[in-house]
Amino acid sequence: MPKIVDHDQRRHRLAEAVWSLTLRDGLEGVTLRKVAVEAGVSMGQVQHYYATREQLVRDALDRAVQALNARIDAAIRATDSASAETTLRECLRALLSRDPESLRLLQLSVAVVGRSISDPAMVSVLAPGSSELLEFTATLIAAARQERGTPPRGNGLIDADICWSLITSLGVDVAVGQRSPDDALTVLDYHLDNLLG
Amino acid sequence: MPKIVDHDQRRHRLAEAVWSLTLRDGLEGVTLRKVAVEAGVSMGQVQHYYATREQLVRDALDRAVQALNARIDAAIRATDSASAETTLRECLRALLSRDPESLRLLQLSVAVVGRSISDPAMVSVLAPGSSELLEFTATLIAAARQERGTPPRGNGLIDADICWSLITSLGVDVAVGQRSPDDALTVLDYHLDNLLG
DNA sequence: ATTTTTGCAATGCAGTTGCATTGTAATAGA
DNA sequence: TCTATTACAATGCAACTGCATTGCAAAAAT
Repeated sequence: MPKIVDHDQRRHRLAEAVWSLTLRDGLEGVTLRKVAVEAGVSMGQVQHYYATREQLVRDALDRAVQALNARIDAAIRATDSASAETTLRECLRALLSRDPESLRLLQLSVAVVGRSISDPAMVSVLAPGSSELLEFTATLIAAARQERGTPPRGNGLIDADICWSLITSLGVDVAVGQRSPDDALTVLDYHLDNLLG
Repeated sequence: MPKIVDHDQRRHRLAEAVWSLTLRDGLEGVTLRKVAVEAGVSMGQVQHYYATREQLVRDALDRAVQALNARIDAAIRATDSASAETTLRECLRALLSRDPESLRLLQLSVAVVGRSISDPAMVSVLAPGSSELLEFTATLIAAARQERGTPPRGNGLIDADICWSLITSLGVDVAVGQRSPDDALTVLDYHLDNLLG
């Protein structure tokens, strides 16, 4: 069997093109022809890897959210041996990274949220409600409070929920340019200081 | 001069049609012809009131955000004589109203956010960053803490900022159907109880 | 009663869209 | 070497798009 190419690499290139077009022209500005030009390939190649435009867009946005989640996981693993409080801070800060690529992914995730109001299938792409992450965060919060000598309080899962909801909202503000990353970090630190006593 | 009609009423009808189409088909599914059909008017009438499709969509989304803000204001005014804590709770709860029309407006606002990542002009439509509202909320928080006999603490403006960021995030979750209104209210109440001591 | 301005309605049109179809170069297996 | 399969490339097409244009009925102003 002939001419074996790396399918995943091709799809990734196309997804990158979709990302750029989405950020520049919006999701409705993503057309097969523009994607082909942006990726520097023929339109035939786009069709070869995706049967329909909808599948193309969905896979591209899916990859964006996955990539952002991977960055959060990486942030967690990067502070593996540190204190619980450091790990907690860093993994929440991951969403507010000043790295331009993270900002891109964050903006794309916002686009996914916007689309999900009319396309329920898009909701499944979003993973912030994953209960494992919430439980892990709750564990971190409890450990960090213990490190500070603060007694346990209330419902740790809700505390974790609030943390992620807060940085999600701050992340959206940063993504649309309505809040500076520095300001967002200030708000996050303020909240964590209160939370950890 | 002849045949005077209520321009604002006509535009409102068209905006309603844009809303329905946006929630059903997404922003990219809003076409002049579909808006005309949905509103039960001719395409000529749509063109008569809006020079371009872009102006039509922008005005419709603008009206949605304005309507949602009006509901928040109404919630504040409705509890005018109540305690600060009640006013605070109710005005934050306004975003999470179980009223279907509020949910519609909330979903449309989410669509605006999604669009604003590729259309910076859309950001101006969003008003959550209005400093007056933040200051007012900070005042409410301080008053509510005093009612409870809790001493002042930290930065009231940031506390207010966190409150609005939190309900914004909860509101998005509710809008996309990833969280029930009841769950969102539970989280909000938990946060307020911690905040007010 | 006539005119003139307003508020549409209807149609036309060029451009763009997603997708189907067809053709073809390259290469792995026989 | 032959062949079958993969990976595209090129083109075609019907449907739809936003917008321009034109026509026309109703009513306020004269």
